[in-house]
Amino acid sequence: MASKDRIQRLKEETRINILDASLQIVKEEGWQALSMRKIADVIEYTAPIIYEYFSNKEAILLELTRKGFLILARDMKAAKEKHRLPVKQLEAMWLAYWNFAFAEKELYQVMFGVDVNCCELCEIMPEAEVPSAMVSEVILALMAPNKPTGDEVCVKYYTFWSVIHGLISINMVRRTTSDEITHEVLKTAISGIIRSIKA
Amino acid sequence: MASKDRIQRLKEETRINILDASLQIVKEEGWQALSMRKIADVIEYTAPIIYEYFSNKEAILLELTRKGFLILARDMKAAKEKHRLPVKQLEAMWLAYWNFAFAEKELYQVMFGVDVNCCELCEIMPEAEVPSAMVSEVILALMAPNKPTGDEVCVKYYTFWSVIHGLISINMVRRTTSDEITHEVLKTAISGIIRSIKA
DNA sequence: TACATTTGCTTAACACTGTTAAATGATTTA
DNA sequence: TAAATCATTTAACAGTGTTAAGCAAATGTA
Repeated sequence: MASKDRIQRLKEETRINILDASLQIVKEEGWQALSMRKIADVIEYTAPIIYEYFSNKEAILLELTRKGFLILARDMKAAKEKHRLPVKQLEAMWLAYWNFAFAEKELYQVMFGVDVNCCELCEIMPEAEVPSAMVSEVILALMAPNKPTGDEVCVKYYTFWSVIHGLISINMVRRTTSDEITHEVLKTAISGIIRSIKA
Repeated sequence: MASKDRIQRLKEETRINILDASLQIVKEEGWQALSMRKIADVIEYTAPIIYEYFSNKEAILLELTRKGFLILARDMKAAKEKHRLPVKQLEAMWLAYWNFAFAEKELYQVMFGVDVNCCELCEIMPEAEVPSAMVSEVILALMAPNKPTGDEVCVKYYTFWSVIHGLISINMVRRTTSDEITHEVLKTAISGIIRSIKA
């Protein structure tokens, strides 16, 4: 019976509706304001039916986290493919990371930090490893002449991530710093780390 | 009447008790678990009396934030005074910052990030500016020969803060990275930025 | 001392939150 | 047509921050 398929499709649709509604609420009112009943209001159901699609609120946030990592990975991949030199690739990828963080501010917040998304994230969500793997690959290519160990690549990766994530965090909670200064920090930081990688 | 004074002292004591109880709960069960009724339980009162000491829950968190900044400022000051060369002072101060973040993990979390402690923090809490002012001062001393503008000092300060705050954030949500790698990142990052300052 | 007033604190309540179980009503199956 | 399944809602529980009302003891006043 084809009606089974139709119902299946409808189910998938409301699943997506739940995620869309959640993101919409968060964009309008912030993470604090997200509640099951509000989501239900937007999708024009009552709260309990949400539990037929997600086991709990956390699962919704987790799904949005996954969505975020997929977009981030796509953006960084596109940025990488625009260049051939590893140096340029690295630059472009981190700029894409930066742009993603502010273009999808709400997703970035749930991906890193809103609440301590506790530790085992990479284990339960392989998508979360894609961006870091992609960057590490380029770093490795750049360091190849030096025959670096895995740990050495890791150090460089974390240095990159730290400075950029730190800069993003600071800019998200403090809107006080001027954009020029921020961009100056971003540019000098990236090129500084790249210099240290090549050395 | 001296009894007035005694009562005043008792009042101050329970105020401190509230803050201590809050921090204790947070240390044992995390920020999510902190509730007014739990605080009341610990101080052996009922929830409503807390509102005679703090206008709301947010105010308690804000007071803990202030406490955090005071400790941080003290630690960084002590670290600075252990050295005379600006380079060594900078190193020591950021190391003190790092150590504070993990020694007072819960305070650090409420100071930066747990929930978006929104923007106007420096305006309503002058203490929050002390550490940054202290560091900027040393950066300025270090750059003095170059006659830097305020913005140039600011760029260096934010670069420092970003990489270290980023590194801390990452280490708080991901306990996966090894301590050796983390410390390697920390050391190379600090000395790298200092090099870029002197250049 | 007797009454009035203030103080310290608690109980009760409101409007929320996430979540689960029971009830309802429509749709499909036999 | 009767039975069974499904989708959905209502009701409820335990928890949250917060406020208002009440009570009982301490204090001030006559």
